[in-house]
Amino acid sequence: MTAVQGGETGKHGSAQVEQAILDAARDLLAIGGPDALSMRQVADQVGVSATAIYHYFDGKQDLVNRVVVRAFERFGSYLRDAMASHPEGSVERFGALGEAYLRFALENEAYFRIMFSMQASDPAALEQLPEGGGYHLLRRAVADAIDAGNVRLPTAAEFADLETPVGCESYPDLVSMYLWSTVHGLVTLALCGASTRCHVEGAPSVVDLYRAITPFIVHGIGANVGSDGVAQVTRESQ
Amino acid sequence: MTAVQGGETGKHGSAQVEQAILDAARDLLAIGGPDALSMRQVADQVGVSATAIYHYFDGKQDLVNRVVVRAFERFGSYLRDAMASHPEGSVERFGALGEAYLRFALENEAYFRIMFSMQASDPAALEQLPEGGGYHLLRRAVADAIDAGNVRLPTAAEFADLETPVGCESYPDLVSMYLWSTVHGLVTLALCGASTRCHVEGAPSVVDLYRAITPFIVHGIGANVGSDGVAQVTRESQ
DNA sequence: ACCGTAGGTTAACGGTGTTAGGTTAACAAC
DNA sequence: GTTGTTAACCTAACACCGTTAACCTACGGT
Repeated sequence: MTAVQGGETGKHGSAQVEQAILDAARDLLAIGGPDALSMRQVADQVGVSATAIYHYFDGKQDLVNRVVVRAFERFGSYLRDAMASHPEGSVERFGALGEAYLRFALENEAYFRIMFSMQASDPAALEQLPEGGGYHLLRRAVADAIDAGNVRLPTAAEFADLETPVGCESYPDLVSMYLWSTVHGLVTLALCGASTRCHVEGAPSVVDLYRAITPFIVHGIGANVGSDGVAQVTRESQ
Repeated sequence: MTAVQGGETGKHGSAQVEQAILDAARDLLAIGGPDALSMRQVADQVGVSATAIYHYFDGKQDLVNRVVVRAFERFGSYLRDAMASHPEGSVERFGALGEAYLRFALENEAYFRIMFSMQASDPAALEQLPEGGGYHLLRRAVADAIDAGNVRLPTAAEFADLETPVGCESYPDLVSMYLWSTVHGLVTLALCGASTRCHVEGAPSVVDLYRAITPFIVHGIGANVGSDGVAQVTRESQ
């Protein structure tokens, strides 16, 4: 029972079966949600017995982890496309990244749910996500915008009264977390049905809601946006 | 199979057993997480057989719903305390509400997970939450702050280019969703381990991170905060 | 005395993840 | 050519799970 853990993936003879299992797991997840993903259902779809899966994966959690890694790869393509469609250092990139985030969540709902489910997913699996799971893309866009002077950060005085004061080198991470939190919160609230408690006239979609909230988000970072009708906003230096 | 649905809760004779079941479910959930909450475990803890639970609840989902309602009541007490500790119309209330939100999530993690899990929880159960699940508290605080002139909303021009333009009467809801999304996103990202990908020096706690991000959030709504060392920020009228 | 019903019980069904142990086919070594 | 090894499966089974069916018991009303 040495458990077939030779390090490299696909080392075992028929990597096709392994891929077929991952495909079946993805399909079941997308169609029926997390509850529909069972070892026996996956096995039935592939055409093997349930225990055969254990020759390729260390159990259901390992299978799910591998599906999550796949999901993050797909997720990354959404974000990269958004990045590529707007110039480096521009604030418009943030909006595009946010909309890509939303679009991925809505078009790949089951993926999104297991990617960011609050279940205690073993950190070991999450740490080796492809390129950090897209966070580095956001951080780069933020750092570029700061370098380009399109983001007016709060003065150091505003951070001075924190118990654990932060230095300027943390600003890109703080801004990234601010932006990430906002869009992530919006979409997770929508996916758990909580945002129905907010009654904006016309009962807008999540994307509409995001666009309506965008001015607040943009103002939060004192963004200096371009000349496409979006308000030009600066912050008083003091 | 009339199924004991006589309308009022607690109509059945021994309401103590019903409460004991809810207590046991809460405890199991808090200790072992969602997976530890099984009908048989609850029954064992109460000292009855598993099927006895079906005399008080319509199934596991109904039991979970009732636990969620209890959790939202507890949640509401956190928020009300935060509201009571700051004057009406003040912007400081937002920060206190946010910190109460965080504190509840961290001190009642299992509760928070099932309250806002992205699983498709039947909307019928969520609609009749106690007082809308706390959203009305946030909305009232926002509306008060707007009335008090402590929130400088974006100009109508900034909302004009939306596909579904919003009117002024939606501003309190928009601001509420903005604030809610930000803090909810931050805590959910923390609870799923995603925020470990953000590297701020000192590896601050979620609360530290929230406080560090607060300036961005506050600036987002052009808040006019008081004289306690927090930066005084206004937005240019144009 | 009778009936209905609240409040349980045990047994069972079909499902789940997982393990144990056996089987087959390929392949390498002597 | 036989042997040994191992990958790649299989079936059977275990211990759970939510849920249902059928049955029992005690009590309150007529």
